[in-house]
Amino acid sequence: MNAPAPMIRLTTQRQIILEELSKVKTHPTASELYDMVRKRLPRIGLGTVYRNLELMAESGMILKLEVGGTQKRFDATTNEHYHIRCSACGKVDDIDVPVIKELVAQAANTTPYLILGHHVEFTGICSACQKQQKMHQTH
Amino acid sequence: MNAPAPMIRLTTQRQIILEELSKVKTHPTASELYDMVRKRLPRIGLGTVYRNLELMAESGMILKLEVGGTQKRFDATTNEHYHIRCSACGKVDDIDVPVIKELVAQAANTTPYLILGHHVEFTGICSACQKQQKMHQTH
DNA sequence: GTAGCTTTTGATAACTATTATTTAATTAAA
DNA sequence: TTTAATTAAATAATAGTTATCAAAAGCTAC
Repeated sequence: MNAPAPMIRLTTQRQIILEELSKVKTHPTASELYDMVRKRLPRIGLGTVYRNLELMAESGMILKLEVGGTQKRFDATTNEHYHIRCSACGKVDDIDVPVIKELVAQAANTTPYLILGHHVEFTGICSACQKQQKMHQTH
Repeated sequence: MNAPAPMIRLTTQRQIILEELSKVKTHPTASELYDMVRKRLPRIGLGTVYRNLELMAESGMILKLEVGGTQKRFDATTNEHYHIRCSACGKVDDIDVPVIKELVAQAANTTPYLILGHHVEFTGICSACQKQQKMHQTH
């Protein structure tokens, strides 16, 4: 039904991008990843990082997160899970709340859309930002 | 605890932006809204639309949606509900699935974040895009 | 191996969405 | 009604991402 899975060659750049993304539990933006990768591959271009993240997401190797905020974020873990985003600093973490499989079926009953999936995103303040806020309060 | 609610004057521009946003069930982007408003207020600037959407969101009159996709979207209905976004055209609609209040409590148990809220976003293909896809299949 | 083709890269330019700045117009208030 | 504050429109600036292109790297068939 979909286009035939386009084979993607694992170049040095792609491998290192993938390795660095897999190392972290957070969900870095393209430019955060660029900084991480550059430590091992100083001459890599930002465009290469963007291009390959996009390609790897298309081929299903990684996940492009459709979360709020201004920047796109990427995730090496492709099994379903939910996220929480810090309203203060924008950081995104996994959250260990069980995935609600019934939601999709429920939704299918009330919409003409052909449903493909769902995602739950919590918003909150991360520990680091909570500390900072407390410091600013006690002037 | 928060900053004192900053009074916001209801100028002609603001009123019309609010009216146009209230008219539609979809959740327009700033520039979609700009086009709608311009029919009634041809000399309004795009910046004015952005500025006032931001202000109205801050003052709680409307909702700024933190959904996926590249553009921000706005919603005149401020009571809690979930959304569905078309993967093909990016359109966002309300979806009539009951809000799961327990989710926030559940999440609070498993994360150091101070939880502020949550949102469920479904992805799918809207009716219009489904029709288009069918047309392209029958070559 | 190496000539010829394809893919990918790095550098850079272009683009899209949004925010900031500035000057003028409106509005409220004294 | 002058005076100060708010807001608007026009425009410039910025952030994040995508597109373009020449050069480099990787294959494939001799």
